[in-house]
Amino acid sequence: MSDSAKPTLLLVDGHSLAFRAFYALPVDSFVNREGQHTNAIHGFLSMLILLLQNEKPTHLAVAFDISRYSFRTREYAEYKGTRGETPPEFVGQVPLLQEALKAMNIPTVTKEDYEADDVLATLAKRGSAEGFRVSVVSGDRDTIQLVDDDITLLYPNARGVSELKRYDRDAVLERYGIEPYQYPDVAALVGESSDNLIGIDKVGEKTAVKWVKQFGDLQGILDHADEIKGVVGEKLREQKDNAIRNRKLNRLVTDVELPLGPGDLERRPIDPAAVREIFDRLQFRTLLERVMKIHAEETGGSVQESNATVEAALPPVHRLVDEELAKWLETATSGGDTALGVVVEFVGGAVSGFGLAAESDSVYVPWAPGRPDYRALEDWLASDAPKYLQGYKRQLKLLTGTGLELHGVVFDTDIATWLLRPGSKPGDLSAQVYETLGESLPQSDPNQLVPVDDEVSPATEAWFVRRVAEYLASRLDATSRRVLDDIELPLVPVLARMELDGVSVNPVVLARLNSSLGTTADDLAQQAYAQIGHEVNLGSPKQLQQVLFEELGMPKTRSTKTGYSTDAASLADLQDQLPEPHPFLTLLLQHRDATKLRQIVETLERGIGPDGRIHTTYDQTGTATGRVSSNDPNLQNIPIRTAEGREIRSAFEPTADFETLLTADYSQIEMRIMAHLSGDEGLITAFNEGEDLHRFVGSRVFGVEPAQVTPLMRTKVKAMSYGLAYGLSAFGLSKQLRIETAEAKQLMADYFLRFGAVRDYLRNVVEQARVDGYTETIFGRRRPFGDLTSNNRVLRENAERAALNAPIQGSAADILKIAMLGIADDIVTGGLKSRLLLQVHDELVFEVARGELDPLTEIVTRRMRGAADLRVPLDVQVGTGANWDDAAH
DNA sequence: TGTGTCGGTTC
DNA sequence: ACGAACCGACACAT
Repeated sequence: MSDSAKPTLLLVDGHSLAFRAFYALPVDSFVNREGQHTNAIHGFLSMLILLLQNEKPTHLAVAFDISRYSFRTREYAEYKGTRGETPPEFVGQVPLLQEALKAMNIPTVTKEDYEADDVLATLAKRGSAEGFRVSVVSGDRDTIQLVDDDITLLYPNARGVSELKRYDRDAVLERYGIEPYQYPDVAALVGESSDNLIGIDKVGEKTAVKWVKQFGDLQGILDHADEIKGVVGEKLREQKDNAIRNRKLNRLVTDVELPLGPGDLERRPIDPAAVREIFDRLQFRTLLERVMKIHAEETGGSVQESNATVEAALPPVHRLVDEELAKWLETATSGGDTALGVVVEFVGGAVSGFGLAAESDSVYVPWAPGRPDYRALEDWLASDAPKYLQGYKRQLKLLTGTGLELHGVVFDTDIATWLLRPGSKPGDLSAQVYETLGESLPQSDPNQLVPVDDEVSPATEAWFVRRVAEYLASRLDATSRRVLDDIELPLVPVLARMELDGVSVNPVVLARLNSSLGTTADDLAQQAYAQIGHEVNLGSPKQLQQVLFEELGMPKTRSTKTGYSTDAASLADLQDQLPEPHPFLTLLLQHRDATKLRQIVETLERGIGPDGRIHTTYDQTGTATGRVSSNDPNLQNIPIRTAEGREIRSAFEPTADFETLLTADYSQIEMRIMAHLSGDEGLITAFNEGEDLHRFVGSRVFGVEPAQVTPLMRTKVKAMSYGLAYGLSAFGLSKQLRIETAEAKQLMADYFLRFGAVRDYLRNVVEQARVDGYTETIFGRRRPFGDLTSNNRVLRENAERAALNAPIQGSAADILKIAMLGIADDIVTGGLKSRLLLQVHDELVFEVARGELDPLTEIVTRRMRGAADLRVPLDVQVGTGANWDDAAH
């Protein structure tokens, strides 16, 4: 029988592959709506699906361990004893995986007192005896011993389970230089740390392989142990018992008694309903499609059924206008109390219709400007009648542009999704429907010739928006709900207004900057080329590495994934190490500065709209802490540090009708929040005395009078203070201040000696978050953390720093948002024409209408100072000027 | 054309 | 190895 005609038996080690998958995939990216981690299941199943497609097994089984204990642990209690606790995120994944396998009709095999590998070994040997071509998939190296002409091992590489290396006899020979059956002899000599099997000292793979080749097997080696010279020979003779024990334990059992034989493992069709159920629960949408596709191919059926169940439940879509519409609105909202889902339909930026949906009824309303028959709808939209939306800000902006009003929005599914899981993006409606309801939003078939007819009606979308909103509302705890109602939803129209208004920039200033920076950059580049004798792309880290570390032979810097770092800090370090500064490095850094600034200028120039203004977009759901972010273009990272950078700020000007720009920012808001939250008497005094904070802190830390605090002392405590909220380490502090780690340590110790409550607070935040699973800001904004209990030190420590930062950064974000709401209110009620243009985390920028400087200043300072009632005052600095730079203080 | 890495800007 | 972001250039895969 030729190989291709043989039946193929695929045998998978469930635990070892699931565990590999667990470490290969990010834990946080795979959490279903019940909070169950699913990364191991996902990794395992996607690997299995690939195997089904590539190996096309006719027979298949997955083996699992029953417990950590087996005859091996009875024989040697320390076996696998180095393995730590199972990571909490892994817990629960194996039973779910087994459930998924069951739905896919894939047999799972276990055996009391044996390990999965023994089961695999038994099935593999029996399979090859019965004429199967066998593939064993395992992450345990011991399974190499099974490889022969009929049995192949598929072994995951370091990158995880997405790629498997195929070990047939030749591959084992090539990799290890020995026959597969000899591998356990080598392993016994070398030891296997993951199994807690200690080998012979000084014997590594090379030595072991040499001996095995020379003497045949372990027994042969031990028989000739006296002939082996040197230290290794001595060690072998001293520790031969280790090797004998290891060899006994690493021999896989090939005659385990099993209820099933290879012949019983024939592949059977999946149970589609059960598969859909469990995959839905796991929220594996893509994997579900792949499994269904394979199923369809194999059974010759179609994939059609996958959407049918959902579509059947959809309510009918009515097309209504005029009195009929008015009547429907009256009934569907029970006279105005019941919230409807609302979706605004746009074609090319213009409103073309509305989808409205109640619990079991949905309506599509076509819309065109200036027609009287939609009055009922327009009135309803402008009324306070409750509405559920998805993407409130975007739709509000478009409606405002059309001259339509929208009020009464009581829910935005984007924002709610984000409040529940601020670490990840909410996704589009389709994603939200899937994640909350586990259903598929009917979608137009991209292969359809006339896709327009097939598009899901805005009415149907509105129906889903409403259902998603109801579901999310039920999941929001009271505190998150308050953040939604009191802060986030009211903020939407404020941000929308800022985006629509935009900010005026002077194109002449930018053009002049662009040109002069361009000349400077070119000039610097030419000088840099002259230093090394040839041209090079100064913007290419790769080419720079070539020049710096090979041509110029400079000492290696911090290594990155693709080589050695060429960032500014590394280059500064290099410069310090060299006997004298290298002109190329200096020129390179200057060139970087110039091109960076020019790049920013060009981005801004590209961002100027036809109205001469830049309209950024604020992302209200883009951060994990509660801040808003700005993009396209980002106006929250316009340079300020250097004089040249500030020139860019000077291009931001008030519009002709306005008098001046006004900036208002909180000074040291994060430190003030820390003072409030920690209750540290020293810090609270510092802020209440109103003296320069860093001078005050410096005087306490260094034990001198405030007047005696030198600039250097001030710099040091300032860096320390700012670093506190970031989980700064002595190492990080030393790096930043370019001082010895020991000095940084001492500085931290001195600091905490005086401000110990701060340290206690920071520790406590992390501990509390470990218990609760989330952190909370002063106003109740929560951020979940899973990794605080991770066994992975890097993950855990990253989470700890993020957790101690979140309440501080998040509370600051809350406070500025609340101030914005108050200011927006007061501007309206005061009838002011001045307007808020920009928000930069702790700063607001306004355009001041003529004659309004005094009332606006009063409003802004009062609202910002009064945004929160803390144990320390909130200090607000205000400045005005003819441009953003001048307005800074 | 899309994606990941690096480097740099802000608060 | 200091928290939160956005973005462009480059390099490389598709």
